[in-house]
Amino acid sequence: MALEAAERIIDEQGYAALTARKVAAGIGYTVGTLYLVFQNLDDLVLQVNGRTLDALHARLTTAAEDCGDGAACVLALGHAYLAFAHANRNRWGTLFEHNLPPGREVPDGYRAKVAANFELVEAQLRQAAPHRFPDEIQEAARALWSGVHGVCILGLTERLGILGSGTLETLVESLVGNYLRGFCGG
Amino acid sequence: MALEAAERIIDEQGYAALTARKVAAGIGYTVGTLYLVFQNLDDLVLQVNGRTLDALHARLTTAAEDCGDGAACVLALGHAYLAFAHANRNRWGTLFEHNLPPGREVPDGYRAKVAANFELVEAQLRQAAPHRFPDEIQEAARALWSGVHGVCILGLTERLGILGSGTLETLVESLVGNYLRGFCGG
DNA sequence: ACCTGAACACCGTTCAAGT
DNA sequence: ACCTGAACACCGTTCAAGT
Repeated sequence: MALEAAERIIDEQGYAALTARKVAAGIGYTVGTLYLVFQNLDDLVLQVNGRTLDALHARLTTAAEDCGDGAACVLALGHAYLAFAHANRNRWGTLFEHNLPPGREVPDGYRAKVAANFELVEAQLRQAAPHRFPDEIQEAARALWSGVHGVCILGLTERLGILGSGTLETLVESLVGNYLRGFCGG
Repeated sequence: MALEAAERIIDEQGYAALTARKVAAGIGYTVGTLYLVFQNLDDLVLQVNGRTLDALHARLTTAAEDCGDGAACVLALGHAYLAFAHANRNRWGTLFEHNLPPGREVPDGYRAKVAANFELVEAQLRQAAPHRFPDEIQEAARALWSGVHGVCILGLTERLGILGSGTLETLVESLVGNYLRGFCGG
């Protein structure tokens, strides 16, 4: 499968090194053949990213089991996201390094996968703050997701002047912990 | 100046469209000439990004004047960052879309510019939470900066299913407000 | 029906040669 | 001293031609 060859290249060399010719060589074919299966490279990457989102969803789902009360589960989701990003550095990075060309829209199936991941956070937030209205829950999920994502992206691309990922764990805890203290208490 | 030509291309067409030949044409020279002035394209982009960081620092500095107490100033910084990213969409995006090739290290001057921006947040946090230790201040600055950055990046690349930037403003408020309630109160 | 291989219009980078 | 222009080894994408 071409997608697996692409994932191997991404894992080993990063998204920037992904090339139609390399993918073709990885499955023992010629470049032209790729274009019989995929519209273009963007299409291929979109499918790789879809698989990454599925894998993330699976990891987050197991992280949300047996984690105690709602607040602890939200924190567990944050840690799980960081762990996933760290363990699958390049594949996770591809989710954000790949930009669609100006005209193209994100396909609906892709949107749905993103929404499914969001939903996991919202479900735990409802438990953590049962007195909040649905739109407040949605806003908090977006804020927390963005915040944890920001820690991952700045941390893993070494833009915080932080080395290991141990300190990133404490940053996630700080962010989620203080936010929830404000959100659940307020 | 080649840097200005590069910035014009980035502003108009985005970082992905930046090309050595386009920059050269923009200043009325041939490709080869660029390589007499810059080591390579990465070097050029790094210098563009340095200028962007300077411009951001200037905007954040003015935002931190006349903003009331510390907590209000931290929020003002968050809003200013979002406003800068929104107003200079492509130039800000280049800060993060540009990845150094595997071997290269970020130059010290660049690191210093990043640190200067961080320092602005830490200064306001010290005012907002005078009872906190320096390493707690530093951690909070990193968490908040990452969080606000996450809102910007997910919001401006349309990965939150949010349209205008009005809603992003409220997300920044939610993130900073709730975090500070936890951080200053705790 | 499936795949190739060469072509096209691009890249970043280098460097002899021109003025 | 400064710049050019052609070259090299790559890109993504297309498509006649082969089997």
